[in-house]
Amino acid sequence: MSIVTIKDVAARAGVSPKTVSRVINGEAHVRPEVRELVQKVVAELDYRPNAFARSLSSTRSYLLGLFIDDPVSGYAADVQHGALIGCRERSYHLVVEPVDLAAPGWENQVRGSISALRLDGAIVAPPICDEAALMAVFAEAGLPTVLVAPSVAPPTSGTVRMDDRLAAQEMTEYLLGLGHRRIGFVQGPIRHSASARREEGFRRAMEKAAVAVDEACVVRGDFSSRTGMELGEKLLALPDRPTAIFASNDDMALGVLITAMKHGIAVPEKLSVCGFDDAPSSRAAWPQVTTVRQPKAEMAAAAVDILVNPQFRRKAGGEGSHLMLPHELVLRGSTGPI
Amino acid sequence: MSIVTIKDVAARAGVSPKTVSRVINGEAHVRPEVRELVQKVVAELDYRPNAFARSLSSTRSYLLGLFIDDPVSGYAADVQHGALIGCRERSYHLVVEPVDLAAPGWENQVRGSISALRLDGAIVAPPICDEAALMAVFAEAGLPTVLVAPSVAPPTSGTVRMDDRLAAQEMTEYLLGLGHRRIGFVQGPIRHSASARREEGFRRAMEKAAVAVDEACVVRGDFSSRTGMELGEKLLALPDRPTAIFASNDDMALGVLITAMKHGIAVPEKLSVCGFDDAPSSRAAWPQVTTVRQPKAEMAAAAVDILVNPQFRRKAGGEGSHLMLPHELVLRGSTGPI
DNA sequence: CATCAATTTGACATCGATGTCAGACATCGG
DNA sequence: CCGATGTCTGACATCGATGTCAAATTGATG
Repeated sequence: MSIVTIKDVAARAGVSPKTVSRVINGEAHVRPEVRELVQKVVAELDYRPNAFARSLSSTRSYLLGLFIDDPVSGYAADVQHGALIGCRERSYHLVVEPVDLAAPGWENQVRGSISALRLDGAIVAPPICDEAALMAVFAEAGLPTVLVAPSVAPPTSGTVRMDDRLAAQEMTEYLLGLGHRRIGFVQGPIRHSASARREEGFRRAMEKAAVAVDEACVVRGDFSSRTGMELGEKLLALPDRPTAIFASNDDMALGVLITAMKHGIAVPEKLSVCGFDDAPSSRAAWPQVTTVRQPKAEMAAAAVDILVNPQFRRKAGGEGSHLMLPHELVLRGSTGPI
Repeated sequence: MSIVTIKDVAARAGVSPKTVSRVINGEAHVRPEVRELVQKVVAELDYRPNAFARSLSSTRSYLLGLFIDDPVSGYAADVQHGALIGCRERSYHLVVEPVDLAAPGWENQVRGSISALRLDGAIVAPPICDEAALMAVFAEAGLPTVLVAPSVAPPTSGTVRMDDRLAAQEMTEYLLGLGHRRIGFVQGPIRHSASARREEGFRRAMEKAAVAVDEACVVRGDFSSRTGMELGEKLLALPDRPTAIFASNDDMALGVLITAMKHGIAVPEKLSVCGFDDAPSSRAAWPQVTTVRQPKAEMAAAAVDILVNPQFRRKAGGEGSHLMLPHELVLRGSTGPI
């Protein structure tokens, strides 16, 4: 007999399938000795409930959808990893659904996944978690939704995020603490909502320390290492060049670092460089780049926690659950005292 | 009415549910006009078959499992992306299952996914596709399995891969064609099966061109950019230093490139550098690194194709389907004539 | 000990699709 | 015009679990 069903267990234990079902789902109203017996038989037969039958008859699918834009990015990979771990712990499964907002008919694709798989919830990664049209689809389907690191929190979703502003502020304070006063800042792209918050944190720290920000030292990049190199050239060519450069993400920081090397500017002796995200690129060069660890995996795992929480599920759409996870400065070799 | 079922469609079209089922699944024996009518109604009602009901009654689940070791790596992300696209085209869904071979009980985890979700097939990414114990679990479950870029092809699985040896040979020939004779080679870690094949290709090209390989110019790294930098130092300090360095992967090539910059060795004027994989890191620096594009996404998509192919599925385990996908040299700025 | 409430248990319908099989209908040759 | 063959179509059982509800059992109480 290849596949063990609930009937097999029931027969062997001498009870009804329904009782086995009760034991499996941890419901009340089963005598302790019966419960134990059933559990023993379950273990013996290595019985595993058929997820399909289960979700067909009950209202839950034990399936969460992870909706992402660009599944290839390292960011998405970390988020997914966290979600996967969260699901595993709670015996849920994760279905990854790429969403290409540029493709016509993406809305139907999404609707299709939701209704065909009867998803129990959706985790939405940036940047598409800021897409109103997508949120509308979830809301319309009444699907509990949790956004990871969104820029705004729609009323119909839970959110899990980190404090970009505060983290940038702390990083800046760390640089100031090292004695730096002329600090260059490489902004991220405008459409990325985190960019603004990071810059805000930078400025706030400078202001609090009463250090003037030289606007010539603030330049805008697009999160690519390419612009990091270009803007690095620009900043380092300044007559009174900065002693530290804070880039809004790690790729750009890497670009700055490479440029410094190219010009024989010793890091961190002559120049401190730091980034944001703790992306793989922050470890690609030597010295490795000081950065802010964004708890990507933890955020995703927390999103799973929220989604499987019955209290949250009850309020369709699941407003009201908002979590802010702690970040962490990762101090590495690319920063030092002036 | 929120959820449209097959009965609703049947009622509206004035036929039986079974006929609707036939139309949906593209079965024969339906009069053309009936078929058309049903399709019209399906579209009107925006009907989507419930995947659970479908797989409960039929023997198929329309679900494929992607088994990966480290879901965070860029490699895995590309593979997953390809698999996702392949699934989408064929209205399958993908369930990502991380496998931690270090964790006790991983075998039961895997068995659990297979039997609870009634997976239709497994795609296994490197490096765990070379794990005999894992393969044994799939074989035992009779699950059709396709390995992506394995080092060996077990008799019970299909495989999709690229020709590492040939690609490395072509890259070397390209360098030779540019006039390079002293070519450094950075080997990959021994446990990575592709490493040996890449080195083999390098040596074969050198041999064919009757250029002696200076063993002092052949050094072993571990695929990290860190060792790339260290070994770069070593190679560039050689009395008669190489005019070109071929690293077995892009991270190491990036390390070499950074080291060259640090020493003021112009790339590609004084030194050509190339890597392997077309990883993001190959684009992280400037000039961007010449490399070999490994068709990761295409391999995964091909794996899906094989898995959903009925012919393959019939032979349990699915021996006999082996695909070799074409690679591509990506010529960028880091290589040039001597 | 009878009665009633609370607890435990199982019979049966159900979720939404597909597989099986038999019946209805059309076509064709003799 | 008949029977044989082949093409459509639908009734019904089924997949494997859970929800509902009533029956059986237990325990408490007067």
